[in-house]
Amino acid sequence: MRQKSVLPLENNKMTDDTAVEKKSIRADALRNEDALLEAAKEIFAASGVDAPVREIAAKAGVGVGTLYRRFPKRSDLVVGVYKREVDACVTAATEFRTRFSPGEALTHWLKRYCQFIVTKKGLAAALYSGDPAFDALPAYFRANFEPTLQSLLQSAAKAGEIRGDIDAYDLLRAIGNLASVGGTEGAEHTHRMLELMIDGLRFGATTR
Amino acid sequence: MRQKSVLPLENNKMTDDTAVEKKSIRADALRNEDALLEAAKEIFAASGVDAPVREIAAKAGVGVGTLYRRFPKRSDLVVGVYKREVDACVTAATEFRTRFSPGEALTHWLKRYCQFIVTKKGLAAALYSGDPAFDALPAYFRANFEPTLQSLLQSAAKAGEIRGDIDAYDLLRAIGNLASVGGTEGAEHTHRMLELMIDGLRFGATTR
DNA sequence: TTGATAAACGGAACGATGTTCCATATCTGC
DNA sequence: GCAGATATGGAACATCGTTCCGTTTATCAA
Repeated sequence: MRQKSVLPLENNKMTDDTAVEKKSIRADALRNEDALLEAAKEIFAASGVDAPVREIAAKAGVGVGTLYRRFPKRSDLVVGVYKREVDACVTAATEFRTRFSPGEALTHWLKRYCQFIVTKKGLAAALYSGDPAFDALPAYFRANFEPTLQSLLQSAAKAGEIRGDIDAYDLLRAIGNLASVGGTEGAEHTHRMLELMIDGLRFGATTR
Repeated sequence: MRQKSVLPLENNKMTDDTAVEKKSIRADALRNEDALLEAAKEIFAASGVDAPVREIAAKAGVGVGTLYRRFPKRSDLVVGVYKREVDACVTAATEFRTRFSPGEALTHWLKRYCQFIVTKKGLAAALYSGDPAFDALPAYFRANFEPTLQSLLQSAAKAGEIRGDIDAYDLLRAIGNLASVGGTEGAEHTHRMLELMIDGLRFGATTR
């Protein structure tokens, strides 16, 4: 029987690069793959993308052989983790939309997005490593985040909760730049600046 | 007796973070330090800043113990190498100035600077690694390159060989961005674009 | 349910690399 | 030239990436 680890992505859209001819993947293999991505996510956040392979395998409760079977190169793991996180962040948007008003949903999602950015130790390092394996990541980010935010912005604007002249990509970039100031207390600083931006969105909501 | 390896920096300005109380450094130690920086420079350019320590020590003709005595952390070596290269690039400017006309000196130096940028495999990776040891590098680059280029530009403009409305920092950034397109044949592309820019500088030299 | 079969697993083992340590070699000042 | 200080080299140990194969486990048909 499936257990709790199945929550993020019922459809396995990110690992089917070798799909189309495989009939079925064993259930334990699926579970392990998920456990590995979850473990890698936490360890990448804590220690960066150069964390020891053994540590990740141990946290996932599998052997290193299993890790290598699923993710032959480290970049495979990194890409898998970050795509999975992007998907989770996008999924959160639809949840926020059902539970909150358009404006509140937008606010919640921006904070969620911000958290995604801040916790990504080593993401920038990976992106600038020169390894072509990461070339597709930025496009994946934008292709998923931009429509999500676009939609949230439109809904909130239509509801009169924010102004309507904000471009989604601009806002994504701006928050990304905001959060790029690292450091221990950088998270708080980023959070304050984000609140400021959100207030800025609200300002002029009615004044068309 | 000193040998050929002493040419770049007679004054040891980049390794005196622990100075002020040391009386004298043994001559062989100085020679080894220079050999290590020279070896590391070439190996970093060829294989990136993650190249094996043993390889660098071997190329320098010393044991790893000697390397670790002088550069306890890898970042020490990286910073040492790049500061040394900045110094060499700045030194080249004064040489060009004595051997060429102001305009030619400027052209030569821009190509020299461009070569500095292009050959820096792994520099970007180091800068974005998040290691605070590299925080001072960008400032060091600008503090040395901007006045150098500024001066070259002024001389060339005063001699009527180029226009006079070019900002040194803008030009440095522009060339840096030009050269950031990596790849094997990227060097040629960068060179062509650089020639274009230089022609752009010349254009309008007399007009106004 | 059970057994055959393929799939997946785990972790020992190996090689490459980072890092330390100290007996030995070399330099410097006298 | 000598003594003491300084620096060296590379063996030795620790850590990590990666491979390999005997063992375990899931799947499915009977």
